[in-house]
Amino acid sequence: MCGLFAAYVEFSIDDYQFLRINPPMRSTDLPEIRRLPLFCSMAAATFDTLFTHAYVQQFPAGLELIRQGDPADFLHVVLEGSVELYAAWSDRQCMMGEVRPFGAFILAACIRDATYLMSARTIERSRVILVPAADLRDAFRQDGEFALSVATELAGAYRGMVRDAKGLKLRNARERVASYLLRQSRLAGDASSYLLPVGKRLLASYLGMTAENLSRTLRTLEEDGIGVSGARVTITNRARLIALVRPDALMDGRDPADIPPPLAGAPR
Amino acid sequence: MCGLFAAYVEFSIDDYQFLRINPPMRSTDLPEIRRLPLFCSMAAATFDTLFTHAYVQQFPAGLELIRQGDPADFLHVVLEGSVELYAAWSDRQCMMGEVRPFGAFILAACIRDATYLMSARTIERSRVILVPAADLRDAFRQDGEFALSVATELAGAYRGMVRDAKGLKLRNARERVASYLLRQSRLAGDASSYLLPVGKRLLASYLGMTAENLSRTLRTLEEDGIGVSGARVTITNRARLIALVRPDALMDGRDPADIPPPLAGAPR
DNA sequence: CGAACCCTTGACAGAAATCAACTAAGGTGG
DNA sequence: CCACCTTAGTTGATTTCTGTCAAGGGTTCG
Repeated sequence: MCGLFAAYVEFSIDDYQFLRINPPMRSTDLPEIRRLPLFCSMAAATFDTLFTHAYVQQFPAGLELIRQGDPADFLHVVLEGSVELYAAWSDRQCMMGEVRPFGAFILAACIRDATYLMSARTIERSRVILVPAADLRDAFRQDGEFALSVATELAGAYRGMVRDAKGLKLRNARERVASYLLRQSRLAGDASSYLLPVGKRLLASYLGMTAENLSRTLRTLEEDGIGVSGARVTITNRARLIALVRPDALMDGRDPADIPPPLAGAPR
Repeated sequence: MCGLFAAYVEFSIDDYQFLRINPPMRSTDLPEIRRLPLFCSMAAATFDTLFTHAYVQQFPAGLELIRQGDPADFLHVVLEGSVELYAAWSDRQCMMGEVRPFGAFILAACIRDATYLMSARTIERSRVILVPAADLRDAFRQDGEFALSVATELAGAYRGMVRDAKGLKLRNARERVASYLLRQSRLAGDASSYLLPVGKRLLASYLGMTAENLSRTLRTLEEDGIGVSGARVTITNRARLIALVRPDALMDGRDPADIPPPLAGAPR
């Protein structure tokens, strides 16, 4: 279903080591982190302890942050930029999800002290919080409010994966493309025109189809209310598109707790 | 991808109401429940409170327990039998998962106080614990150990769904069938012959293909070390099957915490 | 016994992957 | 500035896979 990718990682291990021993934590980072949904409810003492060994890291585009199969060492929370979650097997690979501010990833592996089921790499230059998994589990045991935040985040991740899996099984490729485009419009405030957040090759991989097939599908969707020019998507006939997509809150919606991300878009 | 199902529910709402007001809780139930992984670590007081309004229920085969879109009211834990999780959209439906003793389902919706993303119905006659979602959330806040159990269960459910989604995107239908058959053999203790746990129609739906396609695929798998006669599967050439499947612990494995299910198979 | 139901098989149509070639855009180094 | 390279995206031809429709066999159960 998913073809072979070209090499994506542009930076060597040496670059990575260099970055890690030069953590660009900013003085404004901690207060900002404190307001994130995952950390805003916990006790001040727990927060301070949790972040004694945590640090914020800036990564360039295309860097592999974690590799599937490795033991979970750090919880990652995206502050800026975007991160691709992807899976590989037997010379095939595919995008499994995208994490944007202020989402966490590999939380489940940290909680279970297990190995990663997916790899992650930056799509663009990104700032990420790294919290040691052991400290995370300690904080979880000590702070009930934090435990609730973690469970809520976990439950949200599960439900997101269920939505994706439902889309894969219940809709064909054309319907997945159309529903994705409509969803992105919703995210942009029901805009009739917007820019794709990821490249078409990645998008195809995420939607479980080949890049060629996506390209052709986008062409045929011109008859159903969609215009595409480069990364720009224009909805030319929303009623027609909706009729095709048949949007369903249980597949295309987001949980209320996830929208809006508390303080997400607010300028600091 | 998934065809229309025949009507499956054999019992009316009236039957359901009748069953609910006649809870067949047994005297041996509570001690047994107490040993389940989800409840074995919590404080005795929390356990007692949590189960004042909970009850055990016996359901006949084919009964719809929950319907997607409904608000989460009860956490369900399967004690005996098996339950199918399925999803429906626009006159299509498909099986999303199966829950056997002593797995919980719709935990995520209860934690988030959200609506169900999937429906559930019994595959066979089953006994299920029903715990009010509000009580569950209270217990979660009051008992750190229970919170940890819940988070572990949630994380496990997430990881299971990730494995399924990876299989859907990275493997084609034939590979999914072959890997499923090999996995079932593993579950049966690497048996070279075993019975399918679900009907082929359901299995096809779970694997994201039509029943006709599954039937044909099973035929062609005879060349790769699989023999099927009715519900009986025989592995005629394990080496060849493994070469085809290329098993991967990150897709075909289970988390260590899940095997063996603590006290699962042990006679009481 | 008939009525469902499950499973299978065949024929066919449609969907999607593959292979190959081509264009366009961006970056690099001279 | 340009020649060159890489990469993303597109398009066409072709094969393979998969769903759909139709029909028939076997089983269970009332």
